[in-house]
Amino acid sequence: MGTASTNSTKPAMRDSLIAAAFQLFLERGYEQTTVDDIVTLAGVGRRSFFRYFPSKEDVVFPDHEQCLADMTRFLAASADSDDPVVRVCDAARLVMRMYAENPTFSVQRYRLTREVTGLRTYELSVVWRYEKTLGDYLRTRWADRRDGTLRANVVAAAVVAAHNHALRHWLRSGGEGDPLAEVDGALEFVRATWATGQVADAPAEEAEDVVVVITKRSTPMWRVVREVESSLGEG
Amino acid sequence: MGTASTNSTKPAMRDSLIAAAFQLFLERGYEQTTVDDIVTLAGVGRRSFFRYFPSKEDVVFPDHEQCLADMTRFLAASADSDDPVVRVCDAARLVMRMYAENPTFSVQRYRLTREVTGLRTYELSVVWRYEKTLGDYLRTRWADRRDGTLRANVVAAAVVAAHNHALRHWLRSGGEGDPLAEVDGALEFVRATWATGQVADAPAEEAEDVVVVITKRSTPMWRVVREVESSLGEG
DNA sequence: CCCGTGACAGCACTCGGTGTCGAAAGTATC
DNA sequence: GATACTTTCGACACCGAGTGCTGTCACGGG
Repeated sequence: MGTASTNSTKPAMRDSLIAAAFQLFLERGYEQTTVDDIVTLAGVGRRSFFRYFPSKEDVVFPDHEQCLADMTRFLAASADSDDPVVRVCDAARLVMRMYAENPTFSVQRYRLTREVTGLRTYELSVVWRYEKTLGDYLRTRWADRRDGTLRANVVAAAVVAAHNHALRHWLRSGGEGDPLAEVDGALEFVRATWATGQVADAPAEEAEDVVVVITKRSTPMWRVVREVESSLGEG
Repeated sequence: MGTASTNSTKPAMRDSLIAAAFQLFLERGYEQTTVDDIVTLAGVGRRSFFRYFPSKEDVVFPDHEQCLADMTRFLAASADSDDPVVRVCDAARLVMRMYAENPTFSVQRYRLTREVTGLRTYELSVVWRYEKTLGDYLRTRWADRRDGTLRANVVAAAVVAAHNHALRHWLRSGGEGDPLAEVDGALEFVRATWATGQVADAPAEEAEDVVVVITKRSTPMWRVVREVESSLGEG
């Protein structure tokens, strides 16, 4: 048997580097902390830091690589019967779930990325990879569709924006409340405008007023929407 | 009087640095070119490079700072009667116009940013500033609206995505065709789904078939759109 | 017991970026 | 036209991130 930590001995140094790094980042700031400071506090050699993290910024986002792989696998496991928009919304929920697993850690990291320009830029590149993954999936699903790639890019961007909207709101609140519920509300906004397929959750149809729209075929769709919305009292 | 170049003497060094940098970037690649190589070719001191460009990456995007300022001024000069979505679409056109001014330069830069990770990350941060500018504008315009900030973030992301879709397509083609027309088509896709206000350019209304839609008030808007679209033969 | 393999520390080096100082060139004032 | 002030540039020194290399130690199989 030996110690039960035999399997977790390998990432032990990685975890201690993350702990040492965040301890120093929070007490002196990111740019005021050198890699030498981190490895000295962790009691390891400088070269070992770059063995586990390709750059100093990577230690701030230690789990995004895994999450990106999870999202890729999730999308690859899709069925053709799935609504693509619903699918990418569910994929975005995976990211929110990762943030929600460690609220205090996520909030601390959020404070850092808000202040340090280099970290914000790095986070942007991570977000871009998520968006690209979603866009690639939608592109293949809409390969036959006219303007399929344009639609894929726009919807992927919209999903990411909605997700980030809910995420930042939750992080700004200090990790209070249910982030999954917030992202659901934001993604519903996207799904309501872009989903093309079957309704997943049709509420009980209660009889109500009827709206009649009469328009020419040449009228642009957005104009129809505007008329209906205003007639419904949408503000 | 003196020489007529009195006013253009100041950015002379800046331009020569850009020229020297791109010459070396194109013949040996970005990462294989050091700042010392650039200043040696330009015949100036090393310190002067960082006087004109805060980082090595900035020399690749010499005009984005100006374009961002133009966009900010353009949005600040908006009238309340303008449709916000139409306004941000026009703002996005400003960026495309900047790219279209120097097609060969834009294409060369595109090739670089595709290959070099660091440049792509830098470009992401630039795009993020554009998106933030658009989002800030929409946020103030929709301050009273329910879900105004969410809508602002999503629409800003959609506009940027549509713009980049047209831009990349034009750049991949080597700068052939009319990029302004391409971005108009892509932005029309966004405007059609998000614009809320008056029509800016109503084409001559030719009598055509009439579509009649009857629906309940409780029916979600996207379902109405789907029905109308399919009845119009949208694939 | 020996040898191969892999993880680690230490060192040296490159390169991007900054602070500082001194020289030179331009400009205003007398 | 000479002097004092200001701006601009070049040169040097320095810091920190990131990489390549070497030696060493531990482990595991022959």
